[in-house]
Amino acid sequence: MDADPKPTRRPHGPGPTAKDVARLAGVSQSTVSRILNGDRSHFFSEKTRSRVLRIASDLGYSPNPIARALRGKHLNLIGVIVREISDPFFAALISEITVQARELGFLVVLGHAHSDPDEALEMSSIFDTRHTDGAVILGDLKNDQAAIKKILAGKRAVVAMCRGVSSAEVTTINSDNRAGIEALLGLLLRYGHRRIAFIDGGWLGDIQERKNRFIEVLEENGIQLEPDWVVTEANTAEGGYRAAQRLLACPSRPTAILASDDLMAIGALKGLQDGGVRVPEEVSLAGFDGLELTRFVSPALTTVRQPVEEMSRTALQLLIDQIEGRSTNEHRLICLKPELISRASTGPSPGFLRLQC
Amino acid sequence: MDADPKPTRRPHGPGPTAKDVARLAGVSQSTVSRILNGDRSHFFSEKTRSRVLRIASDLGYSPNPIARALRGKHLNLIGVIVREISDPFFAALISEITVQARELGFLVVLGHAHSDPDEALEMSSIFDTRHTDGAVILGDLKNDQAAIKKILAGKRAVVAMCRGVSSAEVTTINSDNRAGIEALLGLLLRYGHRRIAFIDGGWLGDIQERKNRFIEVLEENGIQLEPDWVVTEANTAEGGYRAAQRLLACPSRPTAILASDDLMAIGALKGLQDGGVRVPEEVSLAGFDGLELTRFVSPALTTVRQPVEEMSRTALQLLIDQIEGRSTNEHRLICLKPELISRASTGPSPGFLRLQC
DNA sequence: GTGAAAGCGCTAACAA
DNA sequence: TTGTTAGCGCTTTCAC
Repeated sequence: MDADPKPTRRPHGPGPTAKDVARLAGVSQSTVSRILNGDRSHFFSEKTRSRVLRIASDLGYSPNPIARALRGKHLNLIGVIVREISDPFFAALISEITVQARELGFLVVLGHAHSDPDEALEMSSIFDTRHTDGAVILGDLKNDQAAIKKILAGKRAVVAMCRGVSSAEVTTINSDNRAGIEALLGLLLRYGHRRIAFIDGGWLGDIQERKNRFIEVLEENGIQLEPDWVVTEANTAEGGYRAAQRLLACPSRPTAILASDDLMAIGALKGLQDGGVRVPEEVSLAGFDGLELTRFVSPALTTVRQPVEEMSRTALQLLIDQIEGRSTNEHRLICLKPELISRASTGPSPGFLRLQC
Repeated sequence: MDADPKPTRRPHGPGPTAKDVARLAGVSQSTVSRILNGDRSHFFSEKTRSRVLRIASDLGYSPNPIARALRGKHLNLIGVIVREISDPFFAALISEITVQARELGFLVVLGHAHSDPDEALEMSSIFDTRHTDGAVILGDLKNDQAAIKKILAGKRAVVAMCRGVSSAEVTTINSDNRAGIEALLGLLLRYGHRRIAFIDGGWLGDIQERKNRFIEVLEENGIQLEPDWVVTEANTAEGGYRAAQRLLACPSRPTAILASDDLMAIGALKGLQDGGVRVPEEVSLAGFDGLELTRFVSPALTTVRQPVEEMSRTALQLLIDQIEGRSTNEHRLICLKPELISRASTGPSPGFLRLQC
């Protein structure tokens, strides 16, 4: 028991309560509550109304959200379990979600899963039923269906984001990873590339989705997949760097590299440059996500921008629908179109211009 | 009034309550509470104890944190108001704080201030006294002493981080910005640079601190400050880019540029390169913060690494001390030593090697 | 138009 | 060793 040294009369600080307002205004607590909540089913004399309002504001009174939540109202707290906050894409997404949530009157509780399903699970149990009104799962948890199921169990409202299509258990908002890859590969193909490598961050759902679509599109274009040219490393700049090194060590090199995300692409760019390879003259390189940062490496990275604002808006909308009991029970899978951003890191395949002339 | 369609018996979902456990175990609610809380001042027969424990676990019971908080216990919630989550340095810091807080049994509520003191203020009033046990203010709020004062008012426990020394109102944990600048400038001076520019992100406290120390150190070394070479832009990569452009437009150019943070340095690097300037052969460039990313631009950036783990640990320690009433009332100002990381973006000043030979 | 009172789920002082 | 009871601050039925 962590007994406080001085057990204050008011456990939660010196804030005025509805009772204080009531006493000073010479009305009952219920009147205060009703007036401050703008209860439309009751009417009050303008006199009481304004007095209560004035006294409340003089006192700096605001209802204790905890008591309110206990009473059955929403806490207006959304829990966001994020796979990895240090990933700039997630940072941007969180940023957007936080802002939008606040506009909708919700506070965001952030939980950092560190890519670890156990940690996410633990986090989730803290965010448990009664602590938050709903949860957003950002990124996936090693795609462990069991973990997801446990997390879902007992939650009133959940949406997931950026997990690929694999998760049918829960309403999910993704960017359209397949379309993104198609756009990127389309660009590379138009530049005459046929020897295209893919570097990816491993088990993550959306990453897998991108990789799968990459392989499909190559096939659809009658391009033989070179197994050595699909390399998996951690989805970090460091991972991208190592992936590039591995590609450079191949006996036969690709003329273009598609990275499963921008961070890896940034690392790969460095890896290529350290290996003495000129981008895009010798090797074209593209990423995925649309990080601001991709504009500031040299050469600027071609990428695909995930529609972060729209994704956030949709996710919150759907989540709040659930929280407020307005949603149907079916799990929806929403894919929002990303936008191709073609920049200096991609160019014609080395033999391509010659052929054209 | 947002009346729920079906006013369920249990406002907060189907979770079992202490009452349920008590009924099933045939004991009173207080017994349940005491046993589950490991109350040492009461003793129970092993029989009751184990039965209560078993039933509780069978039911999957866990105490409703909201009710508990209402009763006066801590909510174990820490509010973090962060100036800008999209800043990778803050992302890293938040990441660290979140992890450490969780280890200490605290959940983190994140509030995004978007560099705007008003927004921070609003955020803070949501994180109000009774909603969180304490708050961490990450980065500063336009150094608006009035805003800070308002935010502080009514908060039980607050620490601030990364605000420079300017804020005496509150216990603050910084990296030692002065020492960092000294290390960086020391390096540049040893490389023979005398024509050194500073680009900075404006009004932020820690940025100001770095800038001021920069100016002082130049003076201490008998170097005349060139006013054109101190340029202020937004503290983003974009801002750094523009700052570099402005420097390149100067009639007389510096041989080294110190950026107030890594993000600006990354932007500046791009700006220099776009301007046809070779780094570090023509101009040396260094940043501040120690972002992972600085390893992956070309050339890798010289920087100073803020001791993120230690800063987080200290801040949480001090905050929790306050929360648990263990702290003295004085406001402390703690500066933790950063670490110089010398990399390829800094080199000898253009004339320097010749002179040496 | 307004008030009294019950109760959300929990803890702790007081009783037994 | 265990139970009874009184709130924490709020909302909401029911009564006037």
